[in-house]
Amino acid sequence: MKRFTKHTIKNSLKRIFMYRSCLMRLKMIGVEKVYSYTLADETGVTADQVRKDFSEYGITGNKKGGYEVNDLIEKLEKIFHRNKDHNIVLIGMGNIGTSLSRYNNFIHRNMNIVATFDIDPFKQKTRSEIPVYAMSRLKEIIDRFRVKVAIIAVPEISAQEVADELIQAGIKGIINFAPVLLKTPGDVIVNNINLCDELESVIYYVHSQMKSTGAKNLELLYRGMKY
Amino acid sequence: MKRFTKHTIKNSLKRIFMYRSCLMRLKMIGVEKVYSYTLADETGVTADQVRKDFSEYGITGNKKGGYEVNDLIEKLEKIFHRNKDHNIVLIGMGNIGTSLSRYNNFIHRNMNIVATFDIDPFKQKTRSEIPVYAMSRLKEIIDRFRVKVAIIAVPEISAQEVADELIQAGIKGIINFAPVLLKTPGDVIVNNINLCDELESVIYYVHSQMKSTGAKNLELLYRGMKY
DNA sequence: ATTTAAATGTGAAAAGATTCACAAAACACA
DNA sequence: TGTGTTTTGTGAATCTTTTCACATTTAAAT
Ligand SMILES: NC(=O)c1ccc[n+]([C@@H]2O[C@H](COP(=O)([O-])OP(=O)(O)OC[C@H]3O[C@@H](n4cnc5c(N)ncnc54)[C@H](O)[C@@H]3O)[C@@H](O)[C@H]2O)c1
Ligand SMILES: NC(=O)c1ccc[n+]([C@@H]2O[C@H](COP(=O)([O-])OP(=O)(O)OC[C@H]3O[C@@H](n4cnc5c(N)ncnc54)[C@H](O)[C@@H]3O)[C@@H](O)[C@H]2O)c1
Repeated sequence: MKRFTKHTIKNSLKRIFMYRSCLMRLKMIGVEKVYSYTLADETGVTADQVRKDFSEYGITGNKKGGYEVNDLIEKLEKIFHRNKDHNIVLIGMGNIGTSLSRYNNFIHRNMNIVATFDIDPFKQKTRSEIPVYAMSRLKEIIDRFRVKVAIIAVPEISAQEVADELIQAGIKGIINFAPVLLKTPGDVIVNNINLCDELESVIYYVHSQMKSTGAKNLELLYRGMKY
Repeated sequence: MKRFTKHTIKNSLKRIFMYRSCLMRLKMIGVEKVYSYTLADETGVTADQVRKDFSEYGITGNKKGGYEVNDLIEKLEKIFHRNKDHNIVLIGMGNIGTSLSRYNNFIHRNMNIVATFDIDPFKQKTRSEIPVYAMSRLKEIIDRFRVKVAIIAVPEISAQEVADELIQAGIKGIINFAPVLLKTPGDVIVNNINLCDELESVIYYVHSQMKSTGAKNLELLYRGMKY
C-alpha cells in the first residue's frame, strides 16, 4: 500500500534555520554578541527553546557570555554544510517563476538559480539574466551544473509530469508551488508551498477571533506561544 | 517582558485545509465518495490521522460507506465559515506582489485582492486589473471594502512599518513575505512565508541524504510519515 | 435473514515537543 | 580572593500530537 514517504522537517530544524537567518541580519546591522533571549525575541520562541535546540545540535556558547554572532553562524554553516554554493533549476517561467528567478535573497544565501525551463518557446526568448531553456535540455543542464534541487512553478496539471522528468534527471529535492501533492520516490524530498492554504488559514483565524470574543472556541484551535 | 504572542496554527487545522483543497480537486474530476485512506493517500498523512482530525472537528461519515465528497466539503465550509467572499489587500507591487496579484486560485477560493498599494508613484500608474493605490489611501480603502486580511510584499526594511500602518487601519491578519518576524499585538495573526528558509531546508535534506547512506544521522533529523 | 467484510470513531498508549527548574560556569567588582 | 549576578546547558516534568487497537456500524453477499 505504501506509495511514498512524506518527510516532515523537525520543528527544531526549522527553528535552527530561523536562528541562522536572524543572525545574518543581526550581523549585517553590526551586532556581535547575542544571548538566547535575543534570538528568542527576534524569532518569537522562548529562550529555553533556543538553548534546547542548540543543545540538540551540539551548539554551545559561553556561560554568562552568550554567543558570538560570527562564531555561531560559522557553527551553523558547518553543521548544515552551507559553506558552499548550491545550484538550483526552476521550471515554469510564468508569473511566480519569473518573480522567483529575480529574487536576490537566494543568491545572498549561496543558492543560485543557474537555469530556468519552460515549454513555451516564447518564454525561451525572454531577455532575462538567467537563461530560459527548452525542456529537452533539462538533463544536460542538470548534469552540467550538478544540480540536485529544483523549484516547480508550472500549472497544477503539469506538476507531476515535470516532477517525474526532474527525478529522471537526477533531482533529489523539490520545492513545489503547484497546489498538488507530488508522488515521489522515498529518497526525493518535496516541500510543498501552498499559498492559498496559508492565506485561508489566516482568514479562518481572523474570522474565529471576531466571532468568539470569549476565546473559548479559539483556545481549541490555536495555541499561543508566549514569551 | 512579553512583547507579543506568536500564534501557531495547529497541525490538525492545517491538515483540514489540505483535505478541503484536495476534496475540491477530487470533486472537479468527478469523484463522489472518499474513504479516510483516499484522503490519506492524496495528502500524505495516515488514514488514522484523517479520521482523528475529523473526530476533533466533529465531522462524521458513514460506517463502511466512507464520506460523500459534496457533503464533506459542505461540512468543512460551514465549520470554516468559508462560504462567503473575503476581501484582501496587497502591499508592495514589486516582483512577488505583482505575481500574487495575478494568481487566479485566490479568486477560485473566494479570496479577492480588491486593492494593492505601493509607495512608488510609477507603480501606481501600472495598467493592471487590480488598482494600485498610494499608501495614503490605505485606511479609506480598507474601511470601504471591510478588509481584515493583508499580504505584505515590500522589502524587509519596510515590512514592520507597513505592518504598523495596516494594524492602525484595522487589519487583523497578515501574510508576510518579507524575511523578518513582525511584531504585532496579540489579536493580529501573522503568517510568515520565508522562501529562503524553505529552500534551504530542502538543500539541507538532500545534502544529509547524500552524505549518510546509513540513514543513521538522517533518522535523527527527519521523521518519515508513512502510509 | 444471517454472515462476512469493510469502513468509521475513539479511548488508550506511545512518541514527540516544550517548558520548567536548577546546577554549573564565568564574568564583574570589591 | 571571594561574593553576587548573569547566563548557559540539560535532565525531568508536562503538555501535545500521533499511532495503535478495537468495538461498532453498515453495506454487500450468500
Ligand atoms: N502566481 C502566483 O502568485 C502563484 C502563487 C502560488 C502558487 N502558484 C502556482 O504556481 C504555478 C504557476 O503559477 P503561475 O501563476 O506562475 O502560472 P503561469 O501560467 O503564469 O506560469 C506557468 C508557466 O509554466 C509553463 N509550463 C506549463 N507547462 C509546462 C511544462 N509541462 N513544462 C515546463 N513548463 C511548463 C508555462 O509555459 C508558463 O510559463 C501554478 O501551479 C500555481 O498554482 C502561483
Ligand atoms: N521576489 C521574490 O520572489 C520573493 C520571494 C520571497 C520573498 N520575497 C520578499 O518579498 C518582498 C518583496 O520582494 P520583491 O522581490 O517583490 O521586491 P521588489 O523590490 O520588486 O518590490 C517591493 C515593492 O514594494 C514597494 N515598497 C517599498 N517600500 C514600501 C512601503 N513602505 N510601502 C509600500 N510599498 C513599498 C516598492 O515600491 C516595490 O514596488 C521582500 O521582502 C522579499 O524579501 C520576494
